[in-house]
Amino acid sequence: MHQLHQGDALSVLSGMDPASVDAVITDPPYNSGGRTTGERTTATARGKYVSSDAAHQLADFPGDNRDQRSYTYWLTLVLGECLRVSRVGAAALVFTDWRQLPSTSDALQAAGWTWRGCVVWHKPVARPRRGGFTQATEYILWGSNGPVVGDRNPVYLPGLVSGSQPRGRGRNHITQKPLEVMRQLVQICPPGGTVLDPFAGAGTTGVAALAEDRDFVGVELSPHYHAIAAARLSETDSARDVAP
Amino acid sequence: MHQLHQGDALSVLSGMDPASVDAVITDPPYNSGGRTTGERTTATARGKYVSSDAAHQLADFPGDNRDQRSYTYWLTLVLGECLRVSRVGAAALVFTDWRQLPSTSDALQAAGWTWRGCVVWHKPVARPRRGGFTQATEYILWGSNGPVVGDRNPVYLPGLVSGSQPRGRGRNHITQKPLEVMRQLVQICPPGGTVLDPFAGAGTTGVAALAEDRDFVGVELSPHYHAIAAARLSETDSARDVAP
DNA sequence: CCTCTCGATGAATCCATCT
DNA sequence: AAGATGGATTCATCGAGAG
Repeated sequence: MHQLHQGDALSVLSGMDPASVDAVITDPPYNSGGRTTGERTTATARGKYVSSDAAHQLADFPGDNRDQRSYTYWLTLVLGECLRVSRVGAAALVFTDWRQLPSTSDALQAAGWTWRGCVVWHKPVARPRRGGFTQATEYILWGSNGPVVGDRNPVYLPGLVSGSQPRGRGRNHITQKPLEVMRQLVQICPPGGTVLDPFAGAGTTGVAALAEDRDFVGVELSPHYHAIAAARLSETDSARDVAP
Repeated sequence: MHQLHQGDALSVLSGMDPASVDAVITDPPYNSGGRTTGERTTATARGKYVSSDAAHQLADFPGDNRDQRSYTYWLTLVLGECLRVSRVGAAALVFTDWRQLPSTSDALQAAGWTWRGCVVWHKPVARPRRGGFTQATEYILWGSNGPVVGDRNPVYLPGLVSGSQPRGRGRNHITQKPLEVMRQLVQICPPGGTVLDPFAGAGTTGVAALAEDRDFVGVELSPHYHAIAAARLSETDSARDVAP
C-alpha cells in the first residue's frame, strides 16, 4: 500500500498525523558541489553533479540552491517534522555526501533525532582522480526517535552497502539509488510498518519498501518526477497484490 | 630514513622547521584512548598516555559538550602546527570515527587545511548489531595545504580501503591499523618525500612509509609505545637498506 | 545459455578562456 | 575582477552484442 503526494516536503508533512510512520528514509538535495557559494547556489543540479561528458538527458531537479547555513536550517525543519510524524523507536536514514555530512549530522540532531551511526554506500563506478583519492562513497546517517528497540525488529544490517546506479533505460533520475541498496536499508523498518520519504525523486525508496512488504508514503516536489514515481509505485504495488 | 621523537605532539612540532614534510598521516588519540571502560582499564591500555595531554581527560560520552569542544580546539592547534611544518601541496590524512567526524572536519579546516574528501576504511570483521547497522567503518579525512598538484604525484588512489586489524602477536596497540591499508594511504606522499605522524603509536604509519620508500618523522608521547615503534621502525629501515 | 570482447560512464574536479 | 563556460582527464564496472 502506498501514497504519493506532490508538493513541498514541509507543507505536506505539516498536514500529516503525528506518530504515523515507522521509518524515514530519504535523500535530500545535497546543496553541495562547486567550490564557491556562488557556484553552489547558482548552478543547476545537472551542472554541478553531471559529468561534462555524460551522454544522458535526465531532467534537472529543484531545491539544490541553498547556501550552507540555510541548508542546515531547512533540513532541520524538515527532519523535525519527520520526527513528529514518526513513532517512538522509528529510524531515520538520511543520505549525504562528504561535504555535507557534518551539516547533515547537525540537522539530524538539532531536529531531535538521536544519532546512532553512519552507513557507507560504496559506488564501484566512480571517476578516478589524479593525485588523490577517488570519491567513491556516499553516506547514510542513521538516527532514532528515542531508543533502538532490537526486539521489535531483530535484524542485523550491514554497515557498508555496495551498488552502482542503474544504467541505460532503467535510470530515471540523476541521483537514483540502486534498488538492491534500498532493499537492504528499508529493513530498518519493521515488516508491515510504514516508510516515509519526503524527497521521493523517482521513487526507488518506495519501490524497495513495497518489495520488502513495508507500506510507503512519499512526497515529491517536481511534477515531472512525481509522475515517474507514481507510475513505478503503482506497477510495484499491483505486482505485489498478484504475487501471493 | 626515519626519526622518532618521544614527547608531546604540540611541543615537538613547535620545534620543527617549517615546510619540511610532504604529508601528515595520523590517528589522533581520541580514538586511541579506548572508547569503552573495558578498553581503558585493560593492562595493555593503561599507561599509554600521561595526564598532561588534554585529550585523555575526555569523558566517556562525547555528547558532553565541554570535552567535545576542548578536543576540537586541541586538535585544531595540533593540525595547525602540522600545516606550518608541511610544504605547499602537502596532504593531511586524519583518522576519525563517525561520532567525531564533524568535529575533526572542523578542526582540519579551522587549522587552515583545505578539505578535499573522505576515504573510508572498511573493517570486514566487525561485531553485528541487533536491530540496526553494524559499525564496520572508520573514516580518513583528506586535506591539502593549498592546491593538489596532480603532476607532482600522478597516483590514482582508492576511495575505499579494506583490511582487518592485526591479531595475535602482530598486534601491539589497541587501535593499530593494518599495514596494507597504511601502505595505500602513504602513497599520497610523493616518492622520496617525508611523512609525519604526530601520534605514532606503535609506528605502523612509519613502517608503511619506509616500506613504500618515503621517509618518516614520528612523535609518540608514551615511552612504552615509543619503544615499540622505535624497534619496528629500525627493523624496517635496516631491512630496506639491505634490500637494494 | 554461457563466455568473451568491446564500448560507454560517473551527486567529479581542475583549469584555461570567455563574458 | 569575479563569475560563467567548456574541455580534458581516468579506470573499474556494467550493459550490449557477438560467438
